[in-house]
Amino acid sequence: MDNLEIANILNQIADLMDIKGENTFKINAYRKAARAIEELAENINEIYSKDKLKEIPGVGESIAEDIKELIEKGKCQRLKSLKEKIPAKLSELMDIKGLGPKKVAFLYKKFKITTVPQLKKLIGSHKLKKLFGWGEKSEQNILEGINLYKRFKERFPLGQIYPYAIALKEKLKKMPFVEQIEICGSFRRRKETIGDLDILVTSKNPKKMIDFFVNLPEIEKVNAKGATKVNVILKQGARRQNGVEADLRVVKPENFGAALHYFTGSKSHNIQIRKMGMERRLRINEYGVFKIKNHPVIRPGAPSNDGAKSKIKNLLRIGGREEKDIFRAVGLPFIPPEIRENEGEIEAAQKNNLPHLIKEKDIKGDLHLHSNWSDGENSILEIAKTCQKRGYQYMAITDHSSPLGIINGLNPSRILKQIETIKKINKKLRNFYIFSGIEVDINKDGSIFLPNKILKKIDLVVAGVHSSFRLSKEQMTKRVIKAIQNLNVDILAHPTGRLINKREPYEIDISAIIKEAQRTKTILEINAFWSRLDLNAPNARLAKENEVKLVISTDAHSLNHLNYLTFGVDTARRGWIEKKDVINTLSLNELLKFLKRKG
DNA sequence: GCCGTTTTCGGCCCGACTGTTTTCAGTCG
Repeated sequence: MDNLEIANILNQIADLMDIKGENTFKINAYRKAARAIEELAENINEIYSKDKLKEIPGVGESIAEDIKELIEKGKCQRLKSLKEKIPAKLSELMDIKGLGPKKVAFLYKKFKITTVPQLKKLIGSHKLKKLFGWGEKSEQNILEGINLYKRFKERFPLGQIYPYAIALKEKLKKMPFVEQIEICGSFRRRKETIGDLDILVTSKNPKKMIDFFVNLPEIEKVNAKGATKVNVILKQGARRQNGVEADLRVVKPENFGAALHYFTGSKSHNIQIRKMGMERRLRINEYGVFKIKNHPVIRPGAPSNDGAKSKIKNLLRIGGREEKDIFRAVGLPFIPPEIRENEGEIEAAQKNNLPHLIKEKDIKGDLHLHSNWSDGENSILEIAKTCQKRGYQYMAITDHSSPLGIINGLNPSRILKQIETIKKINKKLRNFYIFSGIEVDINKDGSIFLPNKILKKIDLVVAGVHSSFRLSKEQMTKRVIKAIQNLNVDILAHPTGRLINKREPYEIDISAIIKEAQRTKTILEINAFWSRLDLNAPNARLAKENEVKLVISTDAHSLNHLNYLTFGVDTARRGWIEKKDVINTLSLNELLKFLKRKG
């Protein structure tokens, strides 16, 4: 069982306990552990074999025991006994918007509802609305929830939603009544997938602002509308972004910083910051930082002082206009949004040891590009001119060399021809250099598709897996290790082969690959194409910790794809990557020197 | 169930909105 499977089971346990009506904090403990495991870079089976399960934050005695059972037997007693009391299918009903644990439990107890079709039928009979606490609206809302259920199952890849979100932001910026605006949430943290858009604005007239917003042509449906908050579904965009959900929140200018921090998250980062505030007798919420005055100290461990917290009225506001006010209040420097995941950034900030995250402008060239010699759309010269316009000093043309016919790969004689062509173009260009490169397939047995005598003539060899994805983990790991042991291989492309929302990463022991990359001085790629983002952020961080150099490359097949660099940089930043970790931040001369190091 | 720089018990983030109610529970983020 892998990390995701274990996390899913823990989440299911939490859902079923929720429906059963167990203690909320116990349920949250399971959800917290599930989340921690989902975000682990290391494979949980390895952690288990080292007997270090309890070192995962949020995993204690009981949950470690559950995980152990799951790994050893593929099942666990706790889930089994829950399933005996509550049908497992009920946890799926909770994915329907508007249905939480209490309603699902009620529907099951009263009507034995366990599936979506049964629920639809029940609503059709109008038995629900006659019951105490349910009405016409409840029926309608559940029905709408069912219709949206499938549509919202998947999160949207960042790159798919990005242009759409930016356009909406620019449009809102020009709206009357809008002062400051920012899209917060996972979008601002630049997660690889986005569930919805959290739009934060300041306005002197929130009511008019909201009325204006809900009438925009981009809005398909208004789900909820209040004085300061509105939830809508956006219309399909030109690029298939069907019905993204958006929350718009209006705050006063003096609250902007606090709200920005609050709505950017992540949730567990925020909880941590609030806890630190509480230790300093501060209350931190989306309206600002408040000092608690004239109030008896609540000692942890002292007899509980029921209701004491809710009676706090003497709050003195000490900040919140700017985001840094929040950090300053708890004695921290500003933490960039991309690393606000409660994955050590708060501890690093406390020690004044935050990474100086790489920036897009640090990138001096693109080292994974396809021209019309293979499956790209543009000529080498066109690409070079565009790269030069972007301010780059160099690029590498890395067309395919592959047994796969569809990508029009280069054979040795075309490679030699291309090298000559690049030499000629280089003579024409000023202050710019084109590396002759290749993206060559790693064969099933780990050998390289091209002979070494050809590879030696190429400036930059990028090797990648493009076929036989379904090997066992041992075979795949061995295959890739053998490939990077080849002294002519400079870069390992998209090391896990995943396609976001489409294809899982192939089975591979990524920490073994990272260790071997360190030993053989092979560079690992962060492929910036938004459907790949591979290495992902946790793996990039693991590579950095093992002193492996990285390259951020677009894998562009057209000029427009060069813009995807930004998503690669985002991913690197989420992985705590600094300029010095990335080879295409080097100047041309530095890079030329650097590339001689292997072999 | 987890956690602990007041550490083995007591606390665990918290506010907005909806639908139904007439003071609040449920859901969401």
